[in-house]
Amino acid sequence: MLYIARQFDPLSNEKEMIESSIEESIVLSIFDLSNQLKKIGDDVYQKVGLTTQQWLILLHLANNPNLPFFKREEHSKDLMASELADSLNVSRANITNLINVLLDKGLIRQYEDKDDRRKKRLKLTKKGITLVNNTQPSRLGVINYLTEGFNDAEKKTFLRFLETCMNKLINEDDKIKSFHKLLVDI
Amino acid sequence: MLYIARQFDPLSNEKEMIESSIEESIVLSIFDLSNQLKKIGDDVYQKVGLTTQQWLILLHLANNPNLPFFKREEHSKDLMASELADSLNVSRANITNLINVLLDKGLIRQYEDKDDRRKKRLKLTKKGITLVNNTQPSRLGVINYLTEGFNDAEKKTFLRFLETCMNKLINEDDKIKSFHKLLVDI
DNA sequence: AAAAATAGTTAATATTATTAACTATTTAAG
DNA sequence: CTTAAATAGTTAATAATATTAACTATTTTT
Repeated sequence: MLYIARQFDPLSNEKEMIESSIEESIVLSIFDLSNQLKKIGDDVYQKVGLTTQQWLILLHLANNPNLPFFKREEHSKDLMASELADSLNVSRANITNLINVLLDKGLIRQYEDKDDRRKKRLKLTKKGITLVNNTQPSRLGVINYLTEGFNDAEKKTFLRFLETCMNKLINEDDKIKSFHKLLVDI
Repeated sequence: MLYIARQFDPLSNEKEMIESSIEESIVLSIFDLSNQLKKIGDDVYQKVGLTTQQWLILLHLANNPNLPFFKREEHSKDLMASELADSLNVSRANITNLINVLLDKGLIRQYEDKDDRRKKRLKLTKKGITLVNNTQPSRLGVINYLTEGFNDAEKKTFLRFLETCMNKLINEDDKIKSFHKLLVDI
């Protein structure tokens, strides 16, 4: 059980407990939209025998400049597993599994870093490059269809919004966690 | 293997294969942000012994008006499992499991619909209502922090963008699927 | 009255992910 | 310069999250 300084009376009218809020609507919509997009992605990528996560790895190795990861930091060398784990926000062990699938399918290859023998760097094979290129029109078709009807200024506002939120989440982690402390166990 | 009318030469320069595009940046950022938010949510909700999915069910049963589901359609009666499955975009079997956990914890209760005996409707218990109310300040704290620094017009543009995308995904499913047909097996 | 659709459940299983323990290597500290 | 700490990757065991298929019960449609 929990206790916090209370904003609402829990015994009040059970129906309209929660207020309309544009901010909460935004956050819940982002969740919902991402979910839907993932489902659509899964449908497409399973036609080529991949999951959305595996697909995202290919996009990283294709140096897709639209990935938030590449906007956050420059990468001159080929990526390694731990960087993918960072970007996808999952464990390294999980990345190992995903990579093994892609290696088996001959879509990527792995080579040892000469300067640091702990590291293994990843690269698309020709087959992997072809796959990325061949699926690109379908991907961009959906994306452009979704975003059409908005002008450039609106799209920029939108992207700035997303990136500002991300920065807050990543750089001001402490601040976010301080909100959680509003939850105190009894 | 796949074949499509080719946009890029797969043998060309391996580095800058993919162009910068604000539209693709938006979609990839939405993914990323949703991911981060989910991780944060998982951290908070696991303190109260719930997963993000279970939490979302509670938000539905609290009739949170900010949920996209309630913006899409009015609901006068209490929700049933299949409606939750619709909203969360998962199978009914999955919802059964999630609901059983919440029933065990005494956060929700289930009653049979008098008019249609196939249906079981769901309701928060007092304990469930208290939990929702007690966690609300923490949730809203994070949400308001994330969205501060943008004015109301920008927030509205942003929300309209998200909702327009969702509508396209839901109502114009055929159109989306037609893009996938750009992928043709050899 | 029969057939189809809807709601929910169960069982078996797939997937996706995690943690913990381990090796190998590099970097930092005393 | 040698020990301790940090980093990269892997493996094994397991948790969580989800799915499909088959089933019952009920309602709706034809």
